[in-house]
Amino acid sequence: MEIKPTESELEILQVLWKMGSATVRDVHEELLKNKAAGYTTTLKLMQIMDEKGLVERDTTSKTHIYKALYTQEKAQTSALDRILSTVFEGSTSDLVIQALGHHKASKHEIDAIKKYLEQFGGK
Amino acid sequence: MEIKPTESELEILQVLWKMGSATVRDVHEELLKNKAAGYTTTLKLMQIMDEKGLVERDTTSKTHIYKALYTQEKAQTSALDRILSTVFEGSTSDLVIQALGHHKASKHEIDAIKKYLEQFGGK
DNA sequence: TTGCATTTACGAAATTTGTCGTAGATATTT
DNA sequence: AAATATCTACGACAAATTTCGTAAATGCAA
Repeated sequence: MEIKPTESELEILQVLWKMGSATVRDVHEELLKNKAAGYTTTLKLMQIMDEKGLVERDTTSKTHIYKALYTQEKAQTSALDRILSTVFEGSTSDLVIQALGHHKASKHEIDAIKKYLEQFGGK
Repeated sequence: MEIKPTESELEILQVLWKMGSATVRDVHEELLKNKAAGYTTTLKLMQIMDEKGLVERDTTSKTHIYKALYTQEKAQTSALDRILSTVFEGSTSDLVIQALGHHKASKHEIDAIKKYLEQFGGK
């Protein structure tokens, strides 16, 4: 079963990933930094995310505490899978080279990648 | 101005990228291989894409000929930008390493990447 | 030329996603 | 305790996207 967070849901997940666990209020305040939105909008979205299983919540107190169930790594893998098949024709090397070319990586990042490659690619 | 193809539009673009130029019928037949859809649905989508400037069409004959204006490379850059900021916190190296880890690249692909890295990263 | 098939144009319904208002419950303050 | 504030639940609206039916135009075949 392929669960795919919508754009708004992804914004909320980003906050949860950063904060670990948070209330609707916490998430909402964070979202406000980027764009206007009503409190109940955020609430409703998070309730739906709970139904979908993207998050879980502790409802023992009046103010519920949310945590992400859909992990950042899952989102990364899923996002890569998707763009790999939709715009890169399945070519990982094309993707990697594009990423390195258009988004200048720092020397430090490049070294990290080289190191990674040697470790398992073994010239 | 940020033009972002919808999911359905992206499916159509994929066909156009592959075929170069194509009629609505061509595209539709191709889409049918993956999922059911009505002919006029595809037609309507492609008309909208024309209005948006995602494609252009030659209307001299009765049967119009479509070409993609939104290039595959543009889609690649845009897709990378998006997931980089939404799920990779801007870290290109994380993205690259994830890509190499989860989607086993062939030896050939790995060599291509190594070559690319040396060329501009200079050991 | 008459009829049949294909295509475009266009309006409208259906779906999905995001937005918000209101009501009721629970907590906090005075 | 009363007033005030905060929170959840929920229904309904709005906007964006997708789907399709119908009509008119064009081309092809009998």
